[in-house]
Amino acid sequence: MADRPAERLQSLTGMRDVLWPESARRRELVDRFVGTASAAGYREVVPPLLEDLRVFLRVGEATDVVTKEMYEFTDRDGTRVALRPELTAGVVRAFVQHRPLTPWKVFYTGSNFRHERPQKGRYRSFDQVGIEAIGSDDADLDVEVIALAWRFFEDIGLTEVQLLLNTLGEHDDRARYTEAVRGHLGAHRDSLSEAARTTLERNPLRVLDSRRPEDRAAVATAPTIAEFLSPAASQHFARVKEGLEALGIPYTIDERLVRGLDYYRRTTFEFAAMALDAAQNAIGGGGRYDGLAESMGGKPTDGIGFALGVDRMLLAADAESVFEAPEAHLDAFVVDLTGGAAARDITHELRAAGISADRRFDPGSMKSQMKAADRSGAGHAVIVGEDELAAGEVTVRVLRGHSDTAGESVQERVRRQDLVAHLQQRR
RNA sequence: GUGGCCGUAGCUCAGUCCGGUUAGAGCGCCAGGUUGUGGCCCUGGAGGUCGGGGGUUCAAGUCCCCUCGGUCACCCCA
Repeated sequence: MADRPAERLQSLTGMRDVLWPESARRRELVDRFVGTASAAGYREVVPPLLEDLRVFLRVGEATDVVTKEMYEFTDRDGTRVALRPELTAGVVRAFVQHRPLTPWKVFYTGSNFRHERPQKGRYRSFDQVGIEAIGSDDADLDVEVIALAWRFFEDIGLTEVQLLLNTLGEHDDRARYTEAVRGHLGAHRDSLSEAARTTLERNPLRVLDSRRPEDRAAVATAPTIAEFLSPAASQHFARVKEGLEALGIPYTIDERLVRGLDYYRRTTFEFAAMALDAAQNAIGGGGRYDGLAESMGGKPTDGIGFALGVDRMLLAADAESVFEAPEAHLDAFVVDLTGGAAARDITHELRAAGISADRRFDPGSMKSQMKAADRSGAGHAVIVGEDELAAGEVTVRVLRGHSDTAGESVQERVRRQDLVAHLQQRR
């Protein structure tokens, strides 16, 4: 067989690698979210990536997410399973399974999978951060959940975010409203786009947020949810709005806001990044899902939560020129001109003392090592030459951006055994 | 799933319309200038299956077909 170079393998469509420094931004974003959620009493839950297919079917059999976009397959033992397309279903399943004390306030971070055609801000594997609060129908909880997302956007510096708010009413309200919409759109069937006519069959409410121009007229004259709300649902919604106003969180009522998953009841909301001109400008969304726990075999339990898209928040941050990638940083970079043993030992010693340190392998000339030191973002170069080695010393040189005297280089000899203390002091 | 646009060095791109000697630039990388001192500057260098396959031709990065990938929009959604 002739030698032929192996095919260069690459990531799957819609899946990508996140390399530094972008990875550092993501890490920072997720860490900040964990801080925000924890500080409000939410505790982490880590559901599995793979679930019994039925967990997700409960999310809504009429939704594209479930019917067309799921990575599902039959496991070796014949079980029908799926990679999670979102996190709420798994979290509610966990709630039903473990019966924790309520209200169960949890946060999560992790990847989801949807087999869609990728585009800007939409990948087949995408990360979300989110929270769920299960076991209370207090409207103030709706307010807390929304406020927490709002706080988080402020924390990472996003300012051009619009909160879109709506209510879908109680289960029965939603059902009656759905029928009314079906009736109305059915009467205007001829003017609807073909896609809308298909959608109308299985999920009339979804037609309401169609972007197609042909559908606009019929949608504009469609009945609104307001007239179908029960007194209880109206009151709940009023309290949510009142709470948001009290906290100074601006919102826009959007009666067309239906959201893609079938389980939503009462409060629904979405966060739109106004700085993004891309089609995918929703950076997060959520709502109440009273009834979901019941559908998974649990007792009827109210819940509310949101999920925020990590990629889209970062795109929005780019558009607003905020939340930039942190620069590389190290306390010290060890430059060894004596063969490498000193670098090996000093680097190890510094790290053990809690001082961040790196060095160059296959070290090359001093110049090349100094360049590497500069690139590493290190505050100091710890230089070991034959002189220093013989004297039991090292040279500590202050590098760019850490020098007190602008432009002037500063360096001094330090006894080897004083190096750790010296660097700790300079930090 | 449907449609438009695009694949040339690690990155950003020129060259493709009108086929023609060793395929270029900037940035980055490496080395030297500075035999123990980074950044700035100067000089030099390495680095390319021109996405892949097939076809037309004396000759293909350039033309044709297929295919893979990317991107944007629709759909849908974070």
